[in-house]
This record gives sequence, structure tokens and C-alpha cells, in this order.
Amino acid sequence: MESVGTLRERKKAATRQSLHEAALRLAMAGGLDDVTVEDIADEVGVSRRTFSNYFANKEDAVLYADRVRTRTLLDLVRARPASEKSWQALRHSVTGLYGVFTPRDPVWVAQLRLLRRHPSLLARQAADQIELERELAEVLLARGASDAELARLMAATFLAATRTAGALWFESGGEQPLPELVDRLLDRVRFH
Amino acid sequence: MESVGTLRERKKAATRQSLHEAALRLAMAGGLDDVTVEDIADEVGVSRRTFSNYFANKEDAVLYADRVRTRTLLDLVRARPASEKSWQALRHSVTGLYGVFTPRDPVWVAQLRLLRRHPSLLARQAADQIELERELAEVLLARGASDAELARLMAATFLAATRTAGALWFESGGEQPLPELVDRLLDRVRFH
DNA sequence: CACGATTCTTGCCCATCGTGCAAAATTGCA
DNA sequence: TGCAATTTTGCACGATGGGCAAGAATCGTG
Repeated sequence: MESVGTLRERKKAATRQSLHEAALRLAMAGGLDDVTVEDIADEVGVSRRTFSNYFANKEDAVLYADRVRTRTLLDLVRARPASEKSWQALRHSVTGLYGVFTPRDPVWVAQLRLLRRHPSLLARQAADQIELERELAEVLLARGASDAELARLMAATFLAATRTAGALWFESGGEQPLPELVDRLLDRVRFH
Repeated sequence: MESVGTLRERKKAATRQSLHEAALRLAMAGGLDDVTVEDIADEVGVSRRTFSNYFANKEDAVLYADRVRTRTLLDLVRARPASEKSWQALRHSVTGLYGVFTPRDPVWVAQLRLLRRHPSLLARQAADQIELERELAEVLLARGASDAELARLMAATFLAATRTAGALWFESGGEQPLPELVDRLLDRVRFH
């Protein structure tokens, strides 16, 4: 199971992943505030300075998987048939996302709980989303959305809706399947 | 023009406002990164430690007016006649908001430019919005929204749309009036 | 394989930050 | 006016992010 890329690249990827996992693990265990950057670096066997070469701060490290998932979403949208309307493409893509990353993964659940509770994580996550919003709008436009304004509005609304679904799902203790919740919320919004 | 409250309260409010204005002014002038908390405190004639008694960090200080505006929005929504549907109440409230805070205020424009550019401000602003989202949903529900899920979805969508309108308005260099843009975007969204 | 060129890691340093704490200053109230 | 409550300030401390340069690891090529 040799991954692609040169040894250097693979090592960097491994280190980044390790740092992310360590950050997540430690934050889940003791609470984000009680974890220092140094703790995370030590856990991985790397210097504090090296941590900074990979992530700007612990929040970024914790949310790394989120950003990866984000990239995947963009790819999924790009891969949808051009005949599909924008909103439909988004709905199908997010369904595909939940296929790739099993929503029942306990780590993911725990992370979500953490996110809901910690303001500084919420802030970073929201900032990431705003950046994503732009890219998503571009993709929609390239796919043939009627106008730039609508593309931006749809991207923003889509992300707001999925985020809300996540919030509701977490608050409800995960009783109803997340994919259904997401789908239902997205279905309640219309554009014209 | 004696404001309400005891002298202490008025002084605190004045200090807070001064710190906010100083933070905004300095950040607009030299860029947020080149402004230290100490700079802001000095500008107001107060100690660094006192700054911390009012704001957690410079971003919070810069965005203080935003949070005030946010409060106003909540009040406006609460004040709408109960007969109005949720979405209409939101649309009318935001119109009222732009009546209170003149959208052509150059300070507000400059702040918006700043916000669009600076990641750490985006992050804080987004975090504030998420908190607002919750309260807004509560208000909608209290006003008679059909269900909690819809209330949350509407609150999130509404904020996403207004934020998008602001972004588009800024990017277009403010050529079309912001209120119109907001109204048009909000009009393009429907729920059921 | 060898070796120069890249790229990554580390340690050191420093300005800044957020905050607990206690003393000093200011304001409220009787 | 004088005591109580609140606010401001200085001090100290651990933590942070990032510039810089030396050392280590990896790469590509001959």
C-alpha cells in the first residue's frame, strides 16, 4: 500500500496527519484549553517549532480533517454532470460526502461535540467556510449557474444549511441520521 | 444630552466606545497586524491591562460596533408585528437596520473593506454570527415559526444571505445600494 | 554510489498576548 | 464626609507565532 509521491512528500503528509490526530486526541481528552502546542508536538515526537511549520495554531491542527473533507466536497461538485442544476448538484455531492466519510465514525462525532462547545474552534471553522464559499461559488459558476450573484448566494446558503444540519444533529444527540437531516433541510430551501 | 445610567456606567461605556474607535482607526490606518493592543490602549490613554478588561483582543474591539448592530437587529425582529411571517419579519428588520445605521457611513465602509481582507477578523465575525444565529432562531420561534428546525434554517440562511450581500457590495466597489442588494438576495430565497 | 542542491527540522530569540492577583484610584451612597 | 463597591493599573508568568541560521534528511544526477 505504497502511497503516491516522493518519500519527502509522504513523510510530510504523515507528520501533518499525526499532528492532526494528536491535536484531536489530546483536545478531546483534556479539553482544548488544557492542551499546548508543545504537548501536541511532544506527542508526535517533533519540536514545537516544527508544529508551526505545519499548522498556524492548535485550532487549525484540530480542524485539518475538516478542511480535507471540504476539498473533497469541491471535487464532488466538480464531478457532477453538467446537466444538473446547481442546487441539485450540491445536494447530491453532500450525499456523496457522507458516503466517503462515514457519519457514524465516533471520532467525527466527538470532534463535532468539541466543535459545538469551543468558541475558538467555531471561529476557525467558520472562517474556513467563508473561504470555501468563494471557491464553491466559482465552481457553480463554471458549471453554468445563471449568474454570479446567485452562485454566491447558493454557496453561502448551502454551507449555512449543512452547518445547521450538523448543529441540529449534534444537539439532538444524533437520534436521526445526519444525511437525512441534511437532505431535508436542503430540500426546504428554494431559489428563483 | 445626559445619557442614562450612573456616572460609572457612562464612563465605562465611553471608554469602551473609545477603545473600539481607536482600534478601528489604527487598524484602518496601518493594517490590523501592525497594531498592538498597547497601541490602542495608549491612543485612549489607558493601560494595556485595562484594554483587557473591556475586550478579549483587538479583533473584538474592532468588531464591537458589529455586535451592537447585531443586538439592534434582534430588537427590530422582536418588534415586528406577530402577524408577519418569519422571513418577512427578517426582511423588514434588516431594512430598518440600514435606516438606523446609514450604509454610506465611510467608517462602516472602511471597516467592511478591512473585514473582507483580514482572516482573523473574518474568524471572529463568523463566530459572532454563529452565536447570533442561535438567538435569532429563538426569537423566530417565539414569534411563531412553524418549527424549531425551520427557525434555525431561516436564521442561518438569513445571515448567510445578508453577509453575502455585504461581500458582493464591497467587491463591486459599492456601486449599487447595499439595501437593494440585500433585499434582492433575500427575495431570491424561499422556504417551504 | 557519490555528491551537490533542495527541502525539512530544530533551537534560539523576541515581541506580543491573555490573565490572575493585589494595591491604588475612583465613584456610589448613606 | 467617610465607608463600600467598583474600576484601573502594574507586575508576573506561561504560551504563542514567527524570523533566522545551522544542521539533518532527501533528492536528482552524473
